Amino acid sequence: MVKPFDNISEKNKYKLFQAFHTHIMSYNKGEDLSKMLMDRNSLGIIISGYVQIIKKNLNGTSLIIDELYEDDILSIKTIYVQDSEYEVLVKEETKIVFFDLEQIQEFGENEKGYYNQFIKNLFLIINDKLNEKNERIQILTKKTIRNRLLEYFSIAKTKSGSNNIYLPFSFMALADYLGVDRSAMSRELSYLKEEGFIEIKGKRIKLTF
Amino acid sequence: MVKPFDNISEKNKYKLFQAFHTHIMSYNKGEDLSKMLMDRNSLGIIISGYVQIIKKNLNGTSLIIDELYEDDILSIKTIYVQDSEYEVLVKEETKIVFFDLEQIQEFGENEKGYYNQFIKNLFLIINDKLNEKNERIQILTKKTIRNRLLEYFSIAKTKSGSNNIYLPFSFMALADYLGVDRSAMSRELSYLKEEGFIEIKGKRIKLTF
DNA sequence: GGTATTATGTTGCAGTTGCAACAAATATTA
DNA sequence: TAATATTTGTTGCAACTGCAACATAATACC
Repeated sequence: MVKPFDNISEKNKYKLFQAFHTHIMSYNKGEDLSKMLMDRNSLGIIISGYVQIIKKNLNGTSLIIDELYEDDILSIKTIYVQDSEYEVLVKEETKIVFFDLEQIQEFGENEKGYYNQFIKNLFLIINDKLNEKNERIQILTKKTIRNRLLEYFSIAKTKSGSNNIYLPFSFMALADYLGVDRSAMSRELSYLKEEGFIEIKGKRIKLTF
Repeated sequence: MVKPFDNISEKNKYKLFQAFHTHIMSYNKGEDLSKMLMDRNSLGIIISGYVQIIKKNLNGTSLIIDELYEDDILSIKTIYVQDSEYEVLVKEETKIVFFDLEQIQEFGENEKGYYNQFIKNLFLIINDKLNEKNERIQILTKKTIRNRLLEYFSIAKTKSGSNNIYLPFSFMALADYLGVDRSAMSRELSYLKEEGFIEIKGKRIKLTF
């Protein structure tokens, strides 16, 4: 498996740190980094230490989703599902170096600025794709059709910043996206309408919760 | 939404094409690109045309998952689930430029080779993450616990190249990964054992199918 | 406008699953 | 090693969901 500094000498590694104006941060055992990571918009690489990604279940139990060590990448917005159910727990004192990928533009020769721009664009695009995947996983791990719908709705609500959301595809496609049977989803939507949670007009859905 | 050539002039865009030793390919209406894309290991960007990603369901129906136009990225290994259920259908004559990201290393000044190496490493890592996400989505969209298990097993089988697979985590964690109730999964595993599909010894599972 | 096609809504029913509660096995710790 | 905690296995049951079949609505096509 590839690691971030593969084939890069120690000396050049520190040149990279400088070029990207990185920040190195230390965290103590027991700290929860999830909130900090949600706010940052940069790529964190663990230099030393040990961190666990923990999912907290409803019934109070919790489960270790992933364990991160030196050279692992840490970026809550891209790699893990963005959710308060997740905790990023420092198990041993951990140092993390944060790269601001905006700095890519500043790097390299001026006459090749377009190259850096291209790389930066690609990172942004791939980052968006990762976010989309995480959102879908977030939805697909809900156990009932109702909960998948509600999760889908709240994500859409957050994105649009409004209680009125517009389906970007057909209800057939929505059922497929949610990984459920279309007719069963249709039934569940009827219940949600009856119970006053939503109003549907064509592809326009009004959330009343 | 960011596009690959944002903030890059036409002139520099073609310089990029040269620097990366890109290939431009044309495809005709009606062609299915899925097999071609599975084989390639490069990043394709649509220059012109129109392509649909279609999922073929068991009952013969099919569903448009995504529609791609100019400046959209096309790389079956990273962006879409790697599965024969998917078809990449050319709807109008389409030109695609393929970037071999290996060429990143060759680019830029020699004394900054470490920079290019770093960028390349990051791309590889993010690409792996995307693949992991796609695999999980592939599993989570199966509708029964049995089918999720079997999907998980066959992916593991393909990866290890063996019928003997070793669970990298607990059965609790597996249930969580598959998005199902642990006890219900345990029940389903018992049935699979009874029916002779698998043998389990600790975290070691032998597939007999 | 009329017709064919596709999408959406509805419902019965059987099969699957989540949940809860508990037993047994395994791992961890003192 | 004993004691404790955690994981795994089992089962009844109620709830949920997929499936099929069909009615209705919306859309596309000629």
